[in-house]
Amino acid sequence: MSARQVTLAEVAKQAGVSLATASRVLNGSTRQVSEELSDRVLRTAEQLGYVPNASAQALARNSSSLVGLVVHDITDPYFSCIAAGVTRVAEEAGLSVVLGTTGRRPEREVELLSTLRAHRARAVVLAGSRTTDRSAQSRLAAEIDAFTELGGRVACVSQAKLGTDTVVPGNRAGGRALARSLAELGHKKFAVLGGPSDLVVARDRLAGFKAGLADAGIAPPVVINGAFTRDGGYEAALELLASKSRATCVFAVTDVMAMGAMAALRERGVRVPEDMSIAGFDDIPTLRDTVPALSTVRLPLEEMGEIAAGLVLDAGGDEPRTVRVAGEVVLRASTAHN
Amino acid sequence: MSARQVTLAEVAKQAGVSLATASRVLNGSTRQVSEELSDRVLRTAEQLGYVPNASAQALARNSSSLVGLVVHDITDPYFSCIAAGVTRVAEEAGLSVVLGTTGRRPEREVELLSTLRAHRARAVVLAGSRTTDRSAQSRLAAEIDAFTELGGRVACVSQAKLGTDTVVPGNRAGGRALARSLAELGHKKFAVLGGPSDLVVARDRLAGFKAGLADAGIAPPVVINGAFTRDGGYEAALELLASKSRATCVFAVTDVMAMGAMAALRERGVRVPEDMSIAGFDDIPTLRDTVPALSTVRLPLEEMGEIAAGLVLDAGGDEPRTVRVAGEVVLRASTAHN
DNA sequence: GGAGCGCTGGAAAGCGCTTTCCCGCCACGC
DNA sequence: GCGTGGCGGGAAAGCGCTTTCCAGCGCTCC
Repeated sequence: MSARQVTLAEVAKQAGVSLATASRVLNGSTRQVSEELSDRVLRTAEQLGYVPNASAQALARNSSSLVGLVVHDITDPYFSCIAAGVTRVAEEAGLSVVLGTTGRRPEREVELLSTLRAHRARAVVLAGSRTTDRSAQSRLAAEIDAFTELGGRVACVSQAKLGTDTVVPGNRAGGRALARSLAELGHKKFAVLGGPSDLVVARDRLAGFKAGLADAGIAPPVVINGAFTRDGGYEAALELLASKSRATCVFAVTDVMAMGAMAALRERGVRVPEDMSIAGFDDIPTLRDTVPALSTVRLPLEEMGEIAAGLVLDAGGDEPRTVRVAGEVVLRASTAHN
Repeated sequence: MSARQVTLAEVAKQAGVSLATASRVLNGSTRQVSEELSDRVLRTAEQLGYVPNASAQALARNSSSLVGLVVHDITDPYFSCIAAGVTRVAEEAGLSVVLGTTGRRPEREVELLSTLRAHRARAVVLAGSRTTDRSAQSRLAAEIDAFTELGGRVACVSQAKLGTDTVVPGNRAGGRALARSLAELGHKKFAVLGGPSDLVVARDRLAGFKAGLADAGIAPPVVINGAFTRDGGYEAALELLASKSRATCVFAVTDVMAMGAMAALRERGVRVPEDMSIAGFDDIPTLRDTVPALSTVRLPLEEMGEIAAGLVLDAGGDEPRTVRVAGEVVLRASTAHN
C-alpha cells in the first residue's frame, strides 16, 4: 500500500539528467533544454507516472494554484450559479477551486479566509453578501488585508466597501425598476418581504424598491423582515397575511424567498396573481419553470461569477476595480394588473 | 505590497525558543512543552499574526488538508445538495474542500483526479454518476488506483464498481417502488424519460421502474432517452407528445428532468395531473414548492454527501465499504388516479 | 552513590521542488 | 589568438515546516 510517490529526482536519475534539467523540462521554465534531453525526461516521466507534488511546487515558487470561493450556502441556487461561473474560469486557468461555506456566519468567513491564507491561495472570491455589523466588517477587512499583504487578490460579489475588486449587481436600480414596472400594472399598496435588516444586498434591493414606488407617487410599502431563505419567505408571508395588510402586490427580495412566500399564500388559499401579485429578484434558472412563472429581476449569476474570477485572476493594477452588472426586470405570470 | 509572510522561524526567534519548540507548540505534537515557553510562543505568534504555511506543512508531513469533491455541474441541485453535505463534514474535520466540475466529460474526471493527486489530497468524493463506457471507466479506475497508491482515499456516490467506498442510493428499489405506487393509482400505460442510455444511475432507475411495472402486470413503458438535464426532460417530453403515445403517466428519471417535462406539457396544453401524471426522482428541496407538487422518490442528498465524506475521512479497513441509502416514494399532486 | 529513566529543549536532516549561480562549450569579432 | 558573450547543463541553496536524534537535567531505585 501507499507506494512512495514518484519524485522529480527519480525521473531525473532514470533519465540520466540533473534535477534542474528535469524540472526545467517538466514545467516550461524560461530556460531552453535540448530536444534530446527534453524528450528523454518527458518519456521517463510519462513512463513512471510522475505527477509533481503541488505542495512542494507551491513552497518553492511561493505561490499556489488554489483559488478560494466563499459562499454562504452552496445549496442556494444563487450561490451555486455564481460558483459555476467561478469554477469554470478558474479551471480554464489551470487552477483549483477550494470551496468554503459560511452558513451565513460572519466569523466563519474570517476563518475561511485565514485557512485560505494558510494555503497561500492566490486569490479569493467572496460571494456572500455583507452585513452592516461594524465589528464583523472590520475583522473581515483585517483578514482581507492580511491576505492581500501576502500577494493574494480578493474580489467580492455584491456591494462591498472593502477596497477590493467588486462585481456589483444593480440591486438598487433593479429594485427601483421593478417597483416602477409593478406600479405600472396598477398596484397601489405594496408589501416587501425584506430579508434580514442588516444584510446589504437586502437593504439595497429594498431601498431601490422604495425609491421606485416614490417615483410613481406610491406610499411606502409595509416591510416584513425575516431570514434570507425559502423558509424566511414563507414565514414573512404568513406574517403579512396575519397583519391584514391591504397590499395587492408583494416583493420578496430574492426568488428563493418568493418561492417560500408563494407556498404560504397557496396554503392560505390566496391565489397568485389573482388575489396577490408577487415578484422576486435574481431570476434563478432552476426556478424558471415554476407555476405561476415568477416575475423578477434577472441577474446574470454565472456571468457574475466569471467576472469575479476574471478580476481576481488577471493581476490588474492596484486600484480596486468595480464591474457593475445590470438587472433586468422580467414580468411573468406571478404579477397581474390591478 | 506583498510583505513577506511571517514564518515559524521568526516567531521562534522573537519568542527566544528553537524552531522545534515553536513548531511543537503551534500544532499540538505529542511532545510536551513547558507552560512558560508555550505561552511565550503562543503570544508572539498571535502578536505577529502568524499563519502556518499549509504547503510547507503538507510537504513536511507528507499529507495535506485537502479533500476533493468532483461533480458534474454544481448548478444542478442534486450535486449542490451532496456538496453541502460533503463540505459540512470536511469543514468540521478541519479540512478544505476543493471542488472540481466535469461538465459530464469523463476525461475531465480523470484530469481532476490527477490534479487532486498532485495536491496530495487526502481523500476524494466522486459524486458524478458513472457511465457504462468501458474505456473511460478503465482510465478512471487507473487514476483511482494511482490516487490510492499515494495513500489517498476515494469514495463514490452512486453505483460504482471501482473497488472504492460507495454510497449507493436505492435507485433500482426506488424506481420499482415508485412504479408500483403509480400502478396502484390505476395507470396502465407508462412512459419513461430515461436520460442518457449509458448512465448507470439512469439505467438503474429505469430498470427498477420496469421491474415494478412487471410486478404489477403492466406492459413495459415507452422509453425516450435524452440529456440528464432540465432541457433533456423538456425535449424528451416533446418527443413523447409527438409520438402520440397513449401513456397516462410519465416517469422522468430525475426531478430536474421532470421539471423540464412539465414545462413542455404545459406549453402544449397538457394538464398535469388531469391529462397526464408525472413523477420524478430525487426530491430536490428547492423544487418542493412547485405547482403541482412533484411526486418523486426522496433521496437524502445532503446526508449522502455527509456519509460519503464520513467514509472517506475515517480511515477504515481495506475492504471497500458500501452504504445503502433507501429512497422513499412520495406521492404528491403531480400524479392522479386514473 | 551511580545507573537508569523520563522529560524537555535544541540542532539539524529532510520533505520535493525551483532557481540562482557557476562552469564548460562554442561562435564570433577584433 | 584571445577576449566576449550566449547558451545548455549541473550543483546546490533555499522555500517553511516536521521530526528524529541527541544533550542535559532531575528523579527514582537498587
